[in-house]
Amino acid sequence: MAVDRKKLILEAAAKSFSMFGYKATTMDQVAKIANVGKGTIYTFFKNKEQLFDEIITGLIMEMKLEADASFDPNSTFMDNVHRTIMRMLEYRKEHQLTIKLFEEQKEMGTLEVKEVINRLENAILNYMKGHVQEAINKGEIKQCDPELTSFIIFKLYISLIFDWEKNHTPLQAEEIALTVERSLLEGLSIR
Amino acid sequence: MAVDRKKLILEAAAKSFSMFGYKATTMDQVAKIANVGKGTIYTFFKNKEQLFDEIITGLIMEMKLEADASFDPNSTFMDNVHRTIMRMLEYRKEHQLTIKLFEEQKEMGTLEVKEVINRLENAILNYMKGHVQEAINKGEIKQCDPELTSFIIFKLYISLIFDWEKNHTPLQAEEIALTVERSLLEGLSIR
DNA sequence: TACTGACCATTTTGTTCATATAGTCATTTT
DNA sequence: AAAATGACTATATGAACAAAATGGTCAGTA
Repeated sequence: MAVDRKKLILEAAAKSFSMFGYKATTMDQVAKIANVGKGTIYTFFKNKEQLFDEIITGLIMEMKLEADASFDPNSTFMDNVHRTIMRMLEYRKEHQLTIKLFEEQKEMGTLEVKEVINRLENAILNYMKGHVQEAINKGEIKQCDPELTSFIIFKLYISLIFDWEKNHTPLQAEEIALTVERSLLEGLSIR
Repeated sequence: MAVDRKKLILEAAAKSFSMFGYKATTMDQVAKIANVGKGTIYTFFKNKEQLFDEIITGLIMEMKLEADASFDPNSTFMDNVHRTIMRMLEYRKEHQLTIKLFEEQKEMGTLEVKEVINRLENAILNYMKGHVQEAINKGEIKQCDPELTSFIIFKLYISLIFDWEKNHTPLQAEEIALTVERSLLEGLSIR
């Protein structure tokens, strides 16, 4: 084959979604950037949403690789959680696509974007679940429901990073680590 | 005095806000229900928002009384937190005004309603802060920042009650209590 | 056979205009 | 004189309609 048209389309769409978001990206636009007839897009993708989904699938895979890369087998469970979540946050800030998507969710509430962000969140939770289970097996943390525990850890981080600063001065990465360590890992009770 | 016009207006407004929400309540409406000329409202309240604010102030005071009433000096700190948060949830479900308000926030995103809900949340956090400080003083929980700790406890409850059920079967009150106890109070580390 | 872009049915956006509403203030009531 | 009122005004809202844009199709082309 001369050119991989599917790849061209995926790249064009990723570019356009990154620049304009989901709603403001038109299929004509994508076709033009990809140097492809509009109809061609529909030979590879059922519709706009599926095209979007495939791009997000790629994004999730890439983030998984990043997460795996930031894992340090010599660190404690909580250190790994902290480092990886902070890495994911960095990733989000470095990539135009994620920036644009969270913007669009916030100010337009586009349904498809909401769904995609939900998918991303579930991917993270699922990934964490595996590591929580591992930590339990290794005896690093006590017996607990891995799904519920991942959920709690994740929500705690989100709250500390994004919600706390709505009414207070933002917490530094180290303050966050310390707070999670003291409240969630050690617990509030007196030992 | 023959009639307390300010009280009449407050009652009328509370009724209308409860029935129709903030946006859909008109000042003409309030004047009519209160049997008062519209201009009279503006002799007691600077504008619609301030009228709304005064009603919310009353709501917060009432909730505070409910919270105080549910406090049991013989119970543990966490038991009191749990019982009181659950009581506040009940209160929210029993009062048309709070129901309507959260509805309006969700489906219309009215700015004034957002602000008011934020005020309510801050009142709760502030109230909790006092009790956290007390628990520290009594040696019930370990030394920690009362503001940050209240925030964490509150957010954890909100997550477990409202967010968990977006993708899972809702947790029962007792499961929530147990989860908070095990994760936040005791901590995830092995003792 | 793979690809294309003119075409169509729907949605979205822009515009106009009548209605509704928050807030004012001259007048009336007490 | 003080308190209360409701007609009045400037602005905001939204209904109704028209125009433009857009997702998706399919007959035709290379």
